[in-house]
Amino acid sequence: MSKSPTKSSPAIKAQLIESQDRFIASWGRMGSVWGISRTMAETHALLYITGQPMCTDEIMDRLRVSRGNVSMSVRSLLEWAVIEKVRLPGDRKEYYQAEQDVWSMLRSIARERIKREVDPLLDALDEIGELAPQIGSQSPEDVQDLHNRLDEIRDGFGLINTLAHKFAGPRGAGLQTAAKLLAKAPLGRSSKHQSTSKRAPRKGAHS
Amino acid sequence: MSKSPTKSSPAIKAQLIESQDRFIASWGRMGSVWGISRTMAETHALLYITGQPMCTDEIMDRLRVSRGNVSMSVRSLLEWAVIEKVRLPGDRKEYYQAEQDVWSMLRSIARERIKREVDPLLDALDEIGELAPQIGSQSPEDVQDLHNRLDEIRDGFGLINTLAHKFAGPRGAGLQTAAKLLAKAPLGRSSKHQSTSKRAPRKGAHS
DNA sequence: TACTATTTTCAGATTCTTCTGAAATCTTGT
DNA sequence: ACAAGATTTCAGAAGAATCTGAAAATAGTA
Repeated sequence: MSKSPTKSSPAIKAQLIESQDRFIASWGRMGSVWGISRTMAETHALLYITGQPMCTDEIMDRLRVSRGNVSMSVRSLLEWAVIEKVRLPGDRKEYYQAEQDVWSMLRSIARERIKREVDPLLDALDEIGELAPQIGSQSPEDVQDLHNRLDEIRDGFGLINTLAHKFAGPRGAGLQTAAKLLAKAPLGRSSKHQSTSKRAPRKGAHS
Repeated sequence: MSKSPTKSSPAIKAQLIESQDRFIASWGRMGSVWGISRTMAETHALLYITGQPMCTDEIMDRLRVSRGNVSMSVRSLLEWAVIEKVRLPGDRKEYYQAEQDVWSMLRSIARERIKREVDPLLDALDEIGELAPQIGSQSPEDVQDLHNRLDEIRDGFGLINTLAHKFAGPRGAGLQTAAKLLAKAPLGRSSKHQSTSKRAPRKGAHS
């Protein structure tokens, strides 16, 4: 009787947890960069990387944060739709579980970020365009310039926004495919991080 | 002696400045959301929307911020390559001028954001993958799961990263074109903000 | 219903970021 | 080289975001 594929030695288990913690820390750091709270990102990372449904107390213990903080974070993650509630029979607690499909997760993240980073700007630009001195046949140059610049920005972000919605929208499996195509197309060269995984073939092929 | 296209009445001028200020405020708000300082974003907005080269004191006066703040902001904007230094003959001051091509500007922004938001994560993921317990023929399930999840995330961000580099890279005029094509492709529907409008149904004509 | 486990809320404490202002440094013209 | 003008730097002040903890609200069970 030797190691079975389902039982870890304590040493391996420790390494596993160490790896998870590193992932959680990295994702948390990115969270701050993305303008979401560290705990929110860490909570998501924890649920994603373990794959386990967890309750408030488990999250508190693992991340060493307060109950209130977990409550807030979990609520936001539910809004973002990157985790969901799960009920375990015979237990009164709520459990939370992360979306396990990465592309679905990335789409949710994209959707929320667009909502916060692009939509308000587009609204503002529209409003400014309306309030600005309107262009007549002989408007002063600087008024024309203003409108041109506003329009260019709006068109730029409008295009980005349209694209992003295609990617993030409900029927938005699109870009996952489109991206793969584009990524191969010879538009330019990037230096680092080109690889689509060096690690050996995945196990269960997702459909 | 009626209005010439090059001279603004005081009333128009006031409206113009009001519009610029609104744009500056909006761009500044977005700045905070994007994780750059409000002043940095506002400085950029001011230089872009006026199109004028401006010196430190002019920026200070217009935005009501300190000299040190402007100095820092301008330095970052130069690093991001969205503004450049200009020398006016017969003046000792440095003047700063915004990149006026919107797509070039958007590429610069994208480049910097990738650098801060994606690259560090990919590096971390690589490192974690190496440090984690390696997979043998009969590794415990949870170790396999860890690697699978790490790999999926890395592949997702790797693809995004490759795409983004194509867009943002030096030869990256690419996506501007590709985006337009994709935007038309029937991958899905987006709701609002679809327009690539040229200025037109701006005022009266609702609906 | 009453009782208890669980979650939510939010005022205040803490921590992190950005900004100011003045001294130090650097630049340009004579 | 010097002086006047311009820019950078950075310690501390001001401000913003995040977190805690305990009280209030809610949901589950019997």
